[in-house]
Amino acid sequence: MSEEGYDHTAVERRWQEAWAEADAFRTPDDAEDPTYVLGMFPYPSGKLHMGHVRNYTITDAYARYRRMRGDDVLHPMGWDSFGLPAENAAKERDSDPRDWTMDCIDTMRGQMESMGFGYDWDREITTCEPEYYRWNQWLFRRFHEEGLVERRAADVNWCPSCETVLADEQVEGEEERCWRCDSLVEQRELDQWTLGITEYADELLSAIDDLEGWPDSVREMQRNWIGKQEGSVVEFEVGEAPTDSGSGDDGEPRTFGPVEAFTTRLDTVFGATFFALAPDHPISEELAAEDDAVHEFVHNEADPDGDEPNGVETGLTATNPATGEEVPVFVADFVLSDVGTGALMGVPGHDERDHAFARRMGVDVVPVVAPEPDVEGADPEVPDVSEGAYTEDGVLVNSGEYDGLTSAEAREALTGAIDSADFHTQYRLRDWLISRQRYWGTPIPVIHCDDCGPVLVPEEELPVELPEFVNTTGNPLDAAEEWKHTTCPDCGADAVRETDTMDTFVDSAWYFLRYVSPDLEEAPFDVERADDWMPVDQYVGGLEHAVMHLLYARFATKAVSDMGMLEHREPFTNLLGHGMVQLDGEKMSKSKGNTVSPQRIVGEYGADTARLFMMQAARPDTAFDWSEEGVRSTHRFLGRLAETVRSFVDRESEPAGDDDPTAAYVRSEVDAAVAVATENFDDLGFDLATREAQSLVATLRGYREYVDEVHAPTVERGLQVALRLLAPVAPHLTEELYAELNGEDAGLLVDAEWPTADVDTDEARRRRQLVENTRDDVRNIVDVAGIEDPDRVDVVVAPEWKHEALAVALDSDADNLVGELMGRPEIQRHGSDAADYAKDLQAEREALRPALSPEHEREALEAAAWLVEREFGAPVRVLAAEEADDDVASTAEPGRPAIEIVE
RNA sequence: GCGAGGGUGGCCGAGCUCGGACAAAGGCGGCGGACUUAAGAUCCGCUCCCUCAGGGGUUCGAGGGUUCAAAUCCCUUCCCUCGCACCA
Repeated sequence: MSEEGYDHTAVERRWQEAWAEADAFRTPDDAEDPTYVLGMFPYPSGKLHMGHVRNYTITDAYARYRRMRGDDVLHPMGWDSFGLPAENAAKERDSDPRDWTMDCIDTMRGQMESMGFGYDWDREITTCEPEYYRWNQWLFRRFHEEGLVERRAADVNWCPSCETVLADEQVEGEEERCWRCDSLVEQRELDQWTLGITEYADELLSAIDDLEGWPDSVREMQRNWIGKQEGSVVEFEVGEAPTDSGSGDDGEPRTFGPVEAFTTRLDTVFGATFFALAPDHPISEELAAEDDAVHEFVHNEADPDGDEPNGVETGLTATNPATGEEVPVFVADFVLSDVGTGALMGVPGHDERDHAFARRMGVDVVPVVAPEPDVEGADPEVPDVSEGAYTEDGVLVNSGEYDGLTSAEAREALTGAIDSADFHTQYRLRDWLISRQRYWGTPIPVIHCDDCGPVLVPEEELPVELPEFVNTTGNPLDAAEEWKHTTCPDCGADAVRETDTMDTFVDSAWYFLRYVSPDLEEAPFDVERADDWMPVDQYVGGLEHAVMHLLYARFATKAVSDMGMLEHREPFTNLLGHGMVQLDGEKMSKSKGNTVSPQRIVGEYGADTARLFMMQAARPDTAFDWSEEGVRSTHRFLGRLAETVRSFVDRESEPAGDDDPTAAYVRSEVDAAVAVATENFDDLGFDLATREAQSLVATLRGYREYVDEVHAPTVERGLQVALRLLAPVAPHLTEELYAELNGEDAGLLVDAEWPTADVDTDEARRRRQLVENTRDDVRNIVDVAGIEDPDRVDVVVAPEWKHEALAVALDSDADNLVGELMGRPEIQRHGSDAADYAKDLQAEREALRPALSPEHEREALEAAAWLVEREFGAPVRVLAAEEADDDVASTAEPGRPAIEIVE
């Protein structure tokens, strides 16, 4: 192992125990407003994977950083432990979902501990425990009281493989596949429980604007999902055509009454030349029962997923409420029953899809909106819509008294003028269907009574606990006869329990509130403390939950807030979606077989290496490739860090190095590192922060190698800083080295104070820039001039008056800068040099930037002189302008010293 | 199709919010040097082209424009990724 390694296993275990002993991550209940750092709690699938490691390293590093900054920190962990995999696993091995889940939790908790994640385990929550899920049931009751729970018969998404229904959010893609198992989702009609998320649609949408700490992508996805559309509803009278008694019987033509359609383009109603119904619209179904062609279409031809808009003529007509004309009615497969009202007015002139359909079915195409004329007052030119629709807004034509109005005006006017029309806002968002026909979830606390209907289980009888698991093909709750049969809470008659369980997203919709008071027995959470501690300051998780979990959590928070239980209306102030861990550009996944096991990495290199490698590899929100080479390199760095600290601690006698300019350079680099890394930690830029810390260690090592004797206080401070800057990311080794450096009595590094540095980061950057530029210039000269072996390098700082001139120039708004400068005696007295420099300044005027002060510039250069000496093996003199030859000094400018290299 | 985010030197990736220090941070890879018996590790440089003292030229998907000045602002266009999608 030698310098390369250290006994990470022993070191890591030692400090994990020490932290536990010291209760280092405990958040006391009386904490006032701790910084709440939270990673999305995992489903306990059995083993930690790299995605987990990345996620939880980010939260842990940030939590540790905030703690060192002096904050109280709340950093809890729990288990999203209900769900189908446990049930499937139990079926496979003929055991119990609970046992399997608890085993997984134990394993994963152990792995988290071995990663050194600092959680307040006293706040651990496990959603599959009655102590947790009773509050799902309790909240279900409260939601019910608020009128947010409904039971309705509905066509639902049914996953045949999972044997359960799915929420809309859980159906993915055009083909409609199950989010979990990828099976094709079917439709079934079932009585299901829903939560009234649509009541909050408007607020869920508008409040997105204020979620400034969230990624734009997530905000946009939520906006799209909610899908607010403002428009109008309007009715069309539908019936058999008056001139043709389609049934052949005598008597009046049948009417089907008014049928409502939703449109965002009521301005085009004069061009509505047909009307279309969804195949499963009640009228379609009625017609299908008596008309073979419609029946054939509805049951066999309709292809809602196809590209072509298909339809069948019904023989009915609808009355266009604007023109009074009778237009044909179709049953068409592009009309979807769950969009709008399941019926639409077709305007082929101004909608591409309607246009395609109309051409296919031979329906008239009438343009009623024209592009707004360029010239005010000119007559609009009616667009040619024979080949394609004109879909933009414009001004109305062929629309009777509405001609000339803009589209927006016409929508307003027509909605007012048409009796049956009204403004209407519709959403794509549906109520949240939470019924699942599965065992391993929260039982929905309802009892079905023949007389009373569905009755809520009274509060005092909660929780309704799951019965013993039975391995059966259907829903095990249905098979649990003894559990299922009970009596009605209202009338006492024989009754049966609801056998559906809740969607597991219910568990995660409010779990962040439970951490506040995980053991509370009277309520789901302590209201006062939640007011103090919420919202979560920094939430971190995968963006696969951009819509589902994050939307449900926002909904639950708002609903709970409206119940008077919380004063906050949003759960997560800042959201970070961490990027993927990839291998050769591909997502790691079990199915691809390209996973890297965190356990192996921890065993081989240690948790610190794994953590530091991941954090330095990329910004936390971007994907990055796992690289074994990178891991080794990180591991070597930690070895060097250890060696650097230990060789300092083990020094035989106090080094006699002076506090010379070189030491001053090191000190300024220490300060710069503190300033820069702190900034980076603040905005989760762990890659930049750790890089800064690593380069500080390199500086310290370079210093140690260059001088015979280091200035001990300077190196000591450098090491103290380096350990602290790395502590959040590589906590074990830094803790070990901290103890070695400071002795056993110094306390723990987790509790140590974050270092401060009294430097301005801009100033530090300017200083680094000056040094770097100067070194570059020296190299350039040596190279270009072909200097083999320099004897001496003189670096000459610009004279005071040039700095003054620059300052004046920066400040001046005079037209003639040269005049202004030369008007100043202290500048003017430098004669033609002054005039030349003034001209330079004038020429560069717009691009001038402030430089370091002459003293700072000189200090910085003197401090960095050793770098040049080391590189070129020649002594370096840093001179004031007055100390150098005039012809050399004259080329010096602020920020750009003159350089003279003597061979 | 709609929406969002991107396209930077061999690769990865900063910078682009507030145009000037940008030939453009950092890392990786490659090259040279120090150390070493050697390798490894470590350390110091180089890595668009030209250059006789710090200079010049051509670059930031493509094409225009604004400006004294653009990787950075505006317009057009191409390509990539991700969401949503026969949404009325």
